[in-house]
Amino acid sequence: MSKHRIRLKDIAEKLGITVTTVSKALKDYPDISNETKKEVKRLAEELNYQPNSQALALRSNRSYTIGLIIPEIVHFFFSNVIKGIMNYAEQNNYRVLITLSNNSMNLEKKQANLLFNTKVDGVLVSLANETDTTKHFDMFKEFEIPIVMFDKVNEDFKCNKVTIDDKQGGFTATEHLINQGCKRIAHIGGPKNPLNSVNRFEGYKKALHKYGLDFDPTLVKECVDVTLEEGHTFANQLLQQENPPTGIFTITDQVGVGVLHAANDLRIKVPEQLKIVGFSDSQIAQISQPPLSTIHQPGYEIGEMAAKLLIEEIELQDGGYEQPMDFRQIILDTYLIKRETS
Amino acid sequence: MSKHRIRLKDIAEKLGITVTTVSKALKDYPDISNETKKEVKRLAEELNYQPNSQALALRSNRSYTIGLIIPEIVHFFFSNVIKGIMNYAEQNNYRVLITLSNNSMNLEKKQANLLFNTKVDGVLVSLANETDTTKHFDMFKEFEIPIVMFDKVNEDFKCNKVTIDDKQGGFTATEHLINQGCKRIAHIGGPKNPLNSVNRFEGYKKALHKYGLDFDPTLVKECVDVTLEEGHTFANQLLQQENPPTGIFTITDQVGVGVLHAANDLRIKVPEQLKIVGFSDSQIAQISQPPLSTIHQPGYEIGEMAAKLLIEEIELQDGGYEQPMDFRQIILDTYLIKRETS
DNA sequence: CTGAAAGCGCTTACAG
DNA sequence: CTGAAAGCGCTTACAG
Repeated sequence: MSKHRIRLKDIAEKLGITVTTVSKALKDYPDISNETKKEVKRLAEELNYQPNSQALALRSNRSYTIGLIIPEIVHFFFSNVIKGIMNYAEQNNYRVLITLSNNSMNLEKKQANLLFNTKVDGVLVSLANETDTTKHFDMFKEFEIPIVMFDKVNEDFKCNKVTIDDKQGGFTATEHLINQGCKRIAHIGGPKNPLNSVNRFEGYKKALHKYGLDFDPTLVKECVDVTLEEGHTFANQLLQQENPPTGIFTITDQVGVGVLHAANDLRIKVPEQLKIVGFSDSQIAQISQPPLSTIHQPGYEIGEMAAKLLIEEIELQDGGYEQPMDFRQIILDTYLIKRETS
Repeated sequence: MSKHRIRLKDIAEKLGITVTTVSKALKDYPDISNETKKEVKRLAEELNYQPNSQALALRSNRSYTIGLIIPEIVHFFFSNVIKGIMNYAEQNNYRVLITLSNNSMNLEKKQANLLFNTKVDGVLVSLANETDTTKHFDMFKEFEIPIVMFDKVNEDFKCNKVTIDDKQGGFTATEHLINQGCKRIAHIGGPKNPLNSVNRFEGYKKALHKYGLDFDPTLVKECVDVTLEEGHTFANQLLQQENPPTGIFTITDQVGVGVLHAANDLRIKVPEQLKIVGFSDSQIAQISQPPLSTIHQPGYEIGEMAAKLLIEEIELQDGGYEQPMDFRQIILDTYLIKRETS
């Protein structure tokens, strides 16, 4: 037989008082004698009493649990985000229930339902690449369950959001290549659906324009899976065309390393003949040889901030706040990390 | 005002029957008329009724939630493990509550308490490197909450375990270097505490012994933090000694890539003059140039298997099984991935 | 100062 | 075939 957990009842019986009194004593109600409080607390301590969290949740309609839906976990950026979320949540006594969408909208829907039924106090979500509607999140709004979107967000959904300025990041990367003397700069970008790719591309074009360089569509490639292999393939094409680029800005570090490999194959010297800037500052950017210049994307801080906004909203609401909320979009700074490919 | 969730009571009122009947109808009790069942189910469907999971948990003492304590999340191997756990758990309708020990025993204790108080149905843990006692897990055994350890396990704690055969892995790596013609083989290992390092080192010695090569302590280095930088530094020392090694087996891929960098600096050709084998098959092993030979460590499968053992134990116990359990240790296979450094 | 009662949303043994 | 009652572990308005 397993022992059972200590309940208020156990303490009450040992002390010959009622459960009501024990409960109030532990919560320092003013109408309980100091004598009783002392005894109760002593015994609770001795027996290592811990309130039953399910009973608490049932009664108070609060679970101190937040739900997370993330597109992918084996991923440097997202695992940093998760770490930021977990640390912040933990410091504020929230637990985190984590679910995966695997970048599938269907799975994302399923996970949203699961979290809804689990009665989490709030939801943190980064949308799947596939996701093109947010209907499956409407129920959270209807039931006033706070929701915060981060990184991959939907423009039309009304809620707090935490992102980086992808356009600014793309601009910075491209401007840096220009400053390093590149005149023909290519971009290997991502698919149109997650907004991030589009914005990075916009930043690229903005920098070209600002510095009076022509935009040349033959210097732009669009990845489907955003892999190292695609970077390799597209770089091969770009570098073997008639008037090859001398700088390439890539949508991710993965793709950037693919470019590096292609340059190696073709005996093109980096950074002398070709300069490369990636995006994300993931581990592989540090480890590649030569180490890849990149745009730092503050994953940990995004996670922290998203958790912070969510928990603030939960607690505001719990305090009975009824005004319609003014939703904010927090945009965190990126910055260039110059390493040896530029 | 937020809507409230549909309860049995709401269905009962609309149908003019009692909560009891609704509950039984939904669960297909044989003593309810088909007529009633049909109506109840129809309405439940229409209103999208979902039972309150907290109430269920309170009543049944089952939360369908498993807790996870993991040393680190920004980590290729562990994030694969987590993914395996999550996918398996989800397929079996369990949720996963994830916590981080940051490789600190104190934090691990705190997380264990948290999970205990949250009343998870079972616990999955990979020990912090620091951890040298398992007293903080005894409460789970006392209360018959199943616990499964994986990867970093404690030999003395009685529970199901899932690991790889680190000794075999170390043996395979070293044997491969021998087969590739290396006569002097160095090992850059890890600290003594996580058993894994010790075992990989044992495997290394076993291979040397089997093939009649002398064990030379000057060819063995011990990392503290197991970083790329340490690999770099130790390789520098090894490669500049009088009689340098022609093969190096490293405790991780990180360290292996550090060795690669050192060889580059010293203009030592890999694999011609120096062969390197890492361990883990992490992403950086694929991406380094040349790509690193390594031992594949099946993270995803470890996670799946650990979740499987845990959930089986939970359900066995829930079925009222009272025999003392025969605990198993599942050892998953590793295998060599030969790439271009050997 | 203490305690009896009701209630959070369920399930199930028991009565009719 | 249906329902009243008790109970899971708590909290809190109310009575004494």
